[in-house]
Amino acid sequence: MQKANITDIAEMAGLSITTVSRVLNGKAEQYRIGKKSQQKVREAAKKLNYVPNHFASNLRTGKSGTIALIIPSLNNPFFAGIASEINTAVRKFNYITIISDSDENVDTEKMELLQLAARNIEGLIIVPCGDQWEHMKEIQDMGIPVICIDRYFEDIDIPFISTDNYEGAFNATKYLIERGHSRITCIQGVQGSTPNRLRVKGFMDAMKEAGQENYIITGDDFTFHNGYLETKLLLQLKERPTAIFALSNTIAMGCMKALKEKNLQIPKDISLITFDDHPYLDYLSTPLSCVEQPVKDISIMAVKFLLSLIQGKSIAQSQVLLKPNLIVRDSVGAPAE
Amino acid sequence: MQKANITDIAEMAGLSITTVSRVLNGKAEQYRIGKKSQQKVREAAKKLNYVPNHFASNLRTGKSGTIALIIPSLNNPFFAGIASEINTAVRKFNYITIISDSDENVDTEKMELLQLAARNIEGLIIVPCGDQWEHMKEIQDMGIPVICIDRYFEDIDIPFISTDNYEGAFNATKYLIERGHSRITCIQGVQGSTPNRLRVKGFMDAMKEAGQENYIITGDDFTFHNGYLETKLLLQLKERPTAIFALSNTIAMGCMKALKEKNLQIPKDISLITFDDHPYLDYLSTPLSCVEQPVKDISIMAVKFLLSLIQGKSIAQSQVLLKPNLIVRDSVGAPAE
DNA sequence: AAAAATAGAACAAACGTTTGTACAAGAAAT
DNA sequence: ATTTCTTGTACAAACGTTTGTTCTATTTTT
Repeated sequence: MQKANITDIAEMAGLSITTVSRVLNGKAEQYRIGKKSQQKVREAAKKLNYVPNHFASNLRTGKSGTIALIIPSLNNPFFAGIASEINTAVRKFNYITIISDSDENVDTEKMELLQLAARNIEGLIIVPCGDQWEHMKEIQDMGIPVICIDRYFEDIDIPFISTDNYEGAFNATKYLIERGHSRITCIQGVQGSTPNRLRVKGFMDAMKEAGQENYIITGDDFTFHNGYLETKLLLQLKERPTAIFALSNTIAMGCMKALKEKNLQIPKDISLITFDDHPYLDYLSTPLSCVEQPVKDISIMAVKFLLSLIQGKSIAQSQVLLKPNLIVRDSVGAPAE
Repeated sequence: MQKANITDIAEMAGLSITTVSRVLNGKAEQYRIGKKSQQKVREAAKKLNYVPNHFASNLRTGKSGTIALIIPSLNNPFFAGIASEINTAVRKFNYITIISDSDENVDTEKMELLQLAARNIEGLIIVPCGDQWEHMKEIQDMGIPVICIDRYFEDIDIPFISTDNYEGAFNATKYLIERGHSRITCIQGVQGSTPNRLRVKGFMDAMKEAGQENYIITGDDFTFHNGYLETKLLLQLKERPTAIFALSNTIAMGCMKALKEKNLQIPKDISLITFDDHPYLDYLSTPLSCVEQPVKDISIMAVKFLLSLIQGKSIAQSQVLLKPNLIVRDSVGAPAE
């Protein structure tokens, strides 16, 4: 049984393809198609197992019913979570998502964007992986709405939804200080990225507010490897930090590996707190305290936002920061001395 | 700057759209297009920033350059890993992947398949979430190649690539037995699914071979919740098992939660081994031993396989089982008595 | 010098929709 | 008995490609 098309239905129903199309698109009333005709069309469609050809309709209408999501890595549970949420949210609007991972590589990101553009995506949600935004601006200038989530750019008019990274970092740092820590090291991610800058700023401000100048900021990537290496280096210092603030869960995992190799216990020997939550964190040797980002809210807002833009509505507020949530587990203790 | 089309290029180059199309599709030689003409076309295309309209070409050719991947849940790191691998593998062939998660729900799975069919996917890679296969057979009968990975069906002629679940379970069980365990409980997943059946069989055979009849098989779902509940129940028994074999990483996490709530230590109080590996497993309170599935190999094979089928090549062997790998960490010890 | 072969490029149909507009037939108004 | 509405439906163009076929020069052969 070959795929039936609108013409087959028209023949079976004894009507024109115009009529069929209008009935199937819910424009029957608008074009005053008779009840019996509607009935005939629907029956024929069912009988023929009709599935509309998206390509044809998209070619005609210019609407693809597709949005793209680019994230740095599906293997990172934090982004996988975002992808999952967005996927389901988008589907509710009868759109479909094409997910791409840029592998934390700006060039890959650019290439993928080009490929996606060729597929007539109607909108783009992206967690940019670098500090470049020109290619995203280009897409936007083509009339395709773009929304950044998680990571974003401050001075460009690309809408974004993210966590209030400053507040998250500030609170986490304050929490460390309140538990008595003063020698705290912050292992950061990509320095050019806004979230990283804000997290670092939150960290520094909290330290300064407490009159602590005894801090180190190091690292340069949101990766396992960066966390591992920097921690290794830290542990060489004659005066080790008593606490580490990792600016992502990947970094934190790297830390943990390095700590484990040195047989250091958390929080007995050293305290650790991180950005990003994940179910697994609760089952680690020491359940990890963290700054939880409102992933679900971000995802849902982003989708609603994007679809509004696609429908040509302008949105009231195009730059949104949602409050993070400090989850206290067992990885922060009193400073070891 | 509006999107340029083939006609714009033709005008700029002073040639017909036919010629332009042929040059751009690499059919210049075949149709003996002159070198200068080719040059002109290419220059114009570059100058106009031409991006071909996939819809139009797909409408014409019937080829969408798209394959679909349906997995039970993106939130499960095991499947996220598969998705990531497949995504990148597919991209190398200039195809694109639409990822859907069925949320472990057969009805969702069916609905998504329908939606995807309407998008003219050229092939489907699926980790089926239930024990129904009719909808997949339908797709296949429409001439769209289908490949099951991880989970599959034995008696249907849908090609599959998976782990040798029997061997994996057999070896893991044998490993437990060798460490001295005899009272072992296996917490299984969806009973109707082939991998589950084979894992259970591997478990039972290993037990029988060792002359152990003192085992329990329980559970009915590859979920966190199932693992949690079943473990809770197990711990009520007057004669607790000394080891648990969880048939998925989600189940294992549920186990761990239940064990933790009872303040039981792994492996001191009870041993645990599981199917599926994940980086996090190495950082748990007790690094978890597991049966690692060759995710990358499965993914790459599936993609190559699928693309062969799409190109109309028949494939030599359509049912492949790859060897699993037992990763020994610290979660299995001598039985507590 | 005429015929044949070759190289190079264009015509036009087709893919399956959507949609502005036109048309036909009956009902209502004159 | 005409004209004017209304109701219901169909025509045909358009979306941007691809591709089988045809056409026109130019070159080669006879």
